[in-house]
Amino acid sequence: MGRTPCCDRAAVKRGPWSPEEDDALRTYVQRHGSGGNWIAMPKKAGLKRCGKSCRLRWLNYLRPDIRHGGFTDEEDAVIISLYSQLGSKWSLIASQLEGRTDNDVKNYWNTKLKKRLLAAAATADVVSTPSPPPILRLPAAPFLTPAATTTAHASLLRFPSLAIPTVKTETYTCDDFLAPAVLLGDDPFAAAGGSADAAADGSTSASAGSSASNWSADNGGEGSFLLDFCAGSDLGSAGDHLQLPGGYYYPLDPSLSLV
DNA sequence: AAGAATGTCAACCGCGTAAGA
DNA sequence: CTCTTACGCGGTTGACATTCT
Repeated sequence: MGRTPCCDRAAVKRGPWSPEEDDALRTYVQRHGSGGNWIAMPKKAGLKRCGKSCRLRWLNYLRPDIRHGGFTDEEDAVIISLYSQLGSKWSLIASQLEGRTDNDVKNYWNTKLKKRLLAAAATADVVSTPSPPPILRLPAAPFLTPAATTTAHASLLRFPSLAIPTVKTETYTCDDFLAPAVLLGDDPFAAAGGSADAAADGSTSASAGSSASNWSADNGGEGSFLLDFCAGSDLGSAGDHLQLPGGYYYPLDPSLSLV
């Protein structure tokens, strides 16, 4: 037994909107607003559309303050940074970017930004070790403290105070972390010498145990950091971020944090 | 030039939840 | 308090465009 549909699918038009429909919706909303009831609105506007469809069309396409495409480097950096902290909270991320919709940001991330990061990650060095898993070189994070990152956000975001969620967990992978690259400007990964965030194959993992002191790192040189999850010098940890020489990495999955 | 593969993005689906009856 | 309704969100789909072979 499925969920009751929000409208009679046989009675409503689906698929792409015609210019006439756009006009009807735009005119109605600009004159009357949605009336606080999207379900009833299509009928009032003379549209044979589901209310949900009307709402989506208005919010994602017809709204006058919408901007499509042409994401700037600054916006890229904000999206990357916020995704690293919030995960796929697209509406939240979009709310930080003037004129962007959650759908737009989501599509942009899934079709372009993510691929760009993964492609960059593929160029990252993978160093074999006698005993697997292999050790991945993470890119250098900008030399930013969390405080500096917050300051950076303040200059770019509409609502700068965003809490970084923290949930204790014991196992991490390279994929779980992303540097807060918000201040790099041109190319968020330029400072990584062409490499990008953690590799995406998920093959490298580490058990953090009960203390961040189990984490270790070596400086891989040339703008990269070699994370050695097995042994080595201790890392610093401030609960919500992993401190490496030269930068701070935040959990990519917001459900994770350092213990 | 044509077909296949891949990329892009608008639109849909269904779940979670807030609000009101 | 419970139930119903509508909204908002994130994930997914599918049509169209573009690039590749």
